[in-house]
Amino acid sequence: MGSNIEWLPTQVPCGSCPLRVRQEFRDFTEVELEFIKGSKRGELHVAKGGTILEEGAANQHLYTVLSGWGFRYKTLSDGRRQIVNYAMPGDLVGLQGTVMGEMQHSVEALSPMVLCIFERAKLFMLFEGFPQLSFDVTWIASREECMLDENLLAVGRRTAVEKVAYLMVFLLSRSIKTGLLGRSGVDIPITQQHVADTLGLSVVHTNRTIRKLVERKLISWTDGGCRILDAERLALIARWEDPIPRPRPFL
Amino acid sequence: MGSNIEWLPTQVPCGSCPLRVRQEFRDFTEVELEFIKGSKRGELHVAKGGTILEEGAANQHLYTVLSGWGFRYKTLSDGRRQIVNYAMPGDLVGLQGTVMGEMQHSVEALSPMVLCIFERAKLFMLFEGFPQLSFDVTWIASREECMLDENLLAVGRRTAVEKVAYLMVFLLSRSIKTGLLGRSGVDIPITQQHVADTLGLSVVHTNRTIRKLVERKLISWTDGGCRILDAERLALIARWEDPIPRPRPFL
DNA sequence: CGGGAAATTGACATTAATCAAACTTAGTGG
DNA sequence: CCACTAAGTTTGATTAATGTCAATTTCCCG
Repeated sequence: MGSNIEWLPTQVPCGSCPLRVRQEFRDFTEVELEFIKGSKRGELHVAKGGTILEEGAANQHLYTVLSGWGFRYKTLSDGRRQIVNYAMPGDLVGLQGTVMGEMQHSVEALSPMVLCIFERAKLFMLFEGFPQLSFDVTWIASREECMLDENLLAVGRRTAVEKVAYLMVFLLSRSIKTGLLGRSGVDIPITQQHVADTLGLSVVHTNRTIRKLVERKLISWTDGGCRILDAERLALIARWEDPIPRPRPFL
Repeated sequence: MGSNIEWLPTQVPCGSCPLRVRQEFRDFTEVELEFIKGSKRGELHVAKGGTILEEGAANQHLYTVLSGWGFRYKTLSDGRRQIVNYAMPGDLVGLQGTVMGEMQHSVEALSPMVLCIFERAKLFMLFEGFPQLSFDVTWIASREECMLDENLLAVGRRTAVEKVAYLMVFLLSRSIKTGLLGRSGVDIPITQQHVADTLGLSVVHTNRTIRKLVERKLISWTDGGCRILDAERLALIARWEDPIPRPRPFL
């Protein structure tokens, strides 16, 4: 088997970035685009299961997810693992390293991923020359914080069934917002172990809980991935407070 | 009883801010200082138990903690509460509101607090004119994210004893970094209910767990507050990975 | 066809939640 | 100054939720 992660020269130029075409992202000005272009150092292609960042390591780069799913996690010294969040197209990966010196968490690919590589050193230049972009970075960090608050509430205060229901709605919501929803839904590329490690449960109990939701036809669990069948009822079970975003219309 | 929260005109001018004298904060330039001064709208004095921000509300302001302790929390519709983090002197409060429109969490005072009030509308001006300050804001958001990751790991994957030990070391560490440590330690102004709501435990079980640590002389729990007696052993129990910061020397 | 990762199941152990009550302390008003 | 109250802590008894262990099964992939 070859390397499961490799650094390639830019193949998707920023000028025609598939993400920026989407409604959910704001338009860049010419200068901003130039700057971003100039900071891009290439692309990282990572196979499913590949490690993008590792806890404890220092890393010179900052990444943006172009495609694929990943997850961010921490571990205790005896191996217990906690997934703290997921990374989807458009997400920024590695910002914390800028602040903390070395990474406090690892990032792994759930499916084949492509990430844009940026020089971390350019970040301060971005703050000096591009107020709007700087604000965007803060915006992104703040949004991440908000998701972590939600996850903390789920892990700390919801029951097992509520937790699983919550995670499903959470991932569906994010998929919709990111424009990943096909006409037949999304395939969420996670295993039950991931669910367990996200929610602070054991795999066995996670399995039994998932089974219940499958029996009630709220989700389906097919070979290495799952699908949401009834988001509304799941949201009710999870006591999800926000409206589930509507999928944007396709042309 | 009078109002437990009131807005007063500036009494602590930014020029002689007691926080900026401390080693742990970087120096501002003259212009930066002027800008900050110009953005300050007054001070918020909050009694113990007072609510500074409320989930679901929109708020025009951004705050900086000048003194006192507070906590940030979310609730489920049936009242279950999860404390997501604590706020201590120097912390920024309310940044999320800028991004999300309305607050996704509440903030309450654990002890009498004083906060500086800033106009949120000025934030974008800050990004336009003060790259270093903008970077600082991002730095702060990123640090918060890092703490949330840690808390999530604790709530999701540690046992009850480990959890309590973790929280104690976490709060001690932050106290030390914030320069709150007197020569006899810190009095942490929380109740066992707060501990429970931070760690995702019931009060009863929290009490039993705390009792064990008290018996082992690792902490002491006195009327409405607690003290850390043996940080090293607590850190070991919690599998705390980082060195506990040394208290800075006093003159 | 064989190997391995993921999912599933049953039996059992353990942790933590719940319920209910008593106790302690600080603060309040008479 | 003292009874009274409320908030916080503590305890015991019981129940429910979740974890652990150990197989077994399923299914993908080479």
